[in-house]
Amino acid sequence: MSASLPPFPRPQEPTDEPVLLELGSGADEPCLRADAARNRARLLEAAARLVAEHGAAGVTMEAVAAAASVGKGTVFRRFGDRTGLLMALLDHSAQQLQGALLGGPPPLGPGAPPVERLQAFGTAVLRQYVDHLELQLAAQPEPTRRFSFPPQRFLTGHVTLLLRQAVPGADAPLLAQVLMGYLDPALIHHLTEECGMPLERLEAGWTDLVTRVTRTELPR
Amino acid sequence: MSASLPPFPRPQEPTDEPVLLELGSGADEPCLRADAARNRARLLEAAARLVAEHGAAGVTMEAVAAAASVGKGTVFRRFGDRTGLLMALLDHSAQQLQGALLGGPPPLGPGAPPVERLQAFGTAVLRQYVDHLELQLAAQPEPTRRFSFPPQRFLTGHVTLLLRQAVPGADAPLLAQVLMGYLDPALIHHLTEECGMPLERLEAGWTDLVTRVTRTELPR
DNA sequence: TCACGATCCGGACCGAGGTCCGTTTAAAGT
DNA sequence: ACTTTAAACGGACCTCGGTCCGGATCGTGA
Repeated sequence: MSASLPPFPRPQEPTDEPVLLELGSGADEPCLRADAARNRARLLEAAARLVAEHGAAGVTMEAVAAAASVGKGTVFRRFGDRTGLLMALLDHSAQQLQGALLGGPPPLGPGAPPVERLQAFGTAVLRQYVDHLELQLAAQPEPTRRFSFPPQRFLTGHVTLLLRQAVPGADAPLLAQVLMGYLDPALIHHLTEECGMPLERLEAGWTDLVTRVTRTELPR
Repeated sequence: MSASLPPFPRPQEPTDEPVLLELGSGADEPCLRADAARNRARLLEAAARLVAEHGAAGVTMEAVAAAASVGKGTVFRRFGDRTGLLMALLDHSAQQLQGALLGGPPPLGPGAPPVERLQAFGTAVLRQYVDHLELQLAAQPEPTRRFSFPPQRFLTGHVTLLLRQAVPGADAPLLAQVLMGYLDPALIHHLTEECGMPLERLEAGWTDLVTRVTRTELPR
């Protein structure tokens, strides 16, 4: 196995507890060598251009390498694999969302009651995914790793926390997965593009789902 | 585009309405030529053997072809792509489940109240996926097509129907997607294998989820 | 029985992701 | 400035899914 690189240091510890502090891939960059940093920037720019010109499907690792005047190996060294490269392209907006969740103004950030924060969370994520939908889809890792990727873990952890507050008796981690499942890019794509549902309907669905799930009075 | 073959005649019409009658891929097989049928059987047998010996990852299209003493092209002609082959391996149990849902004894089949049928549905699917989990995972199509594949559409349609009866006021198709999301093989794998949750917890989670979602009294 | 056409077969071929390893180079130490 | 070394580079190479098309085969109608 090649030691690859840091961007997404495979989690390893399979806990379902929130990892609130590691901001996705934002913290411990080992400070690249000058040429490496330059090439990284070049590659991201080239990739973005390719997306704009030929869509996400046109982002071939070789094409990116060529467009950045760089060897193919360099792309893999820097980003690990295709998914890593695509995720890096989305990293900025992901960081922004994480910031808003942790320290932004209510109701997204701290300060509002948990159920309201959940409502806001859903519509925020929904909207972020709907822009960049194609990229978001293409950046999806293989099914097995989907739930282990830092961004996903962060969001799920956040929801878990809010759920614990909102509905103390429930199995929060499990319910969190349910809510996150509604926000799966592939599902959003299916509902909007293939079933033709308007975004408003999805948002209403989220609202309804959250209120149903957070009802505290148990069955009967 | 190669016309490929019937096994999964790409849906084309993006409706969210249930397609209750087409039993997955079971009905309209065009009756293969003798040699084709023989090769199909050989291929399935070979694939099953490879799964047993080397796991799903060992099921290479070339390996299957070789093990069945058949050309590679033949595999693709018959099954369309890797996913198609793997799905064919799971077809039997899928058909069985569909039969039980449509005509089996309650509470899985008709006759029980919808909420009870939903409960039974979840545990049945959960169990079916947990056996064959590796295969189920490997057979997963690329994200974009996941929701369009006949078996998935059938199950989702079934749930939609039950939800319409159980909770008339709600957006049944959307809620159905939520419930089906809980039964995503990748999620099941993550929770059981990586988080170490026992199956009982997942089943309890399903029960809880269904009761929460089907509560009719609206918020306040 | 024979001929003919639709169907099927096989494996060469292609593209893309991912790996390997000999070479180059930034940058820290002397 | 010179040495040293860990890091980065580049592109040949491998694997595997998927396509193509000339040739073999089945089954049908005469």
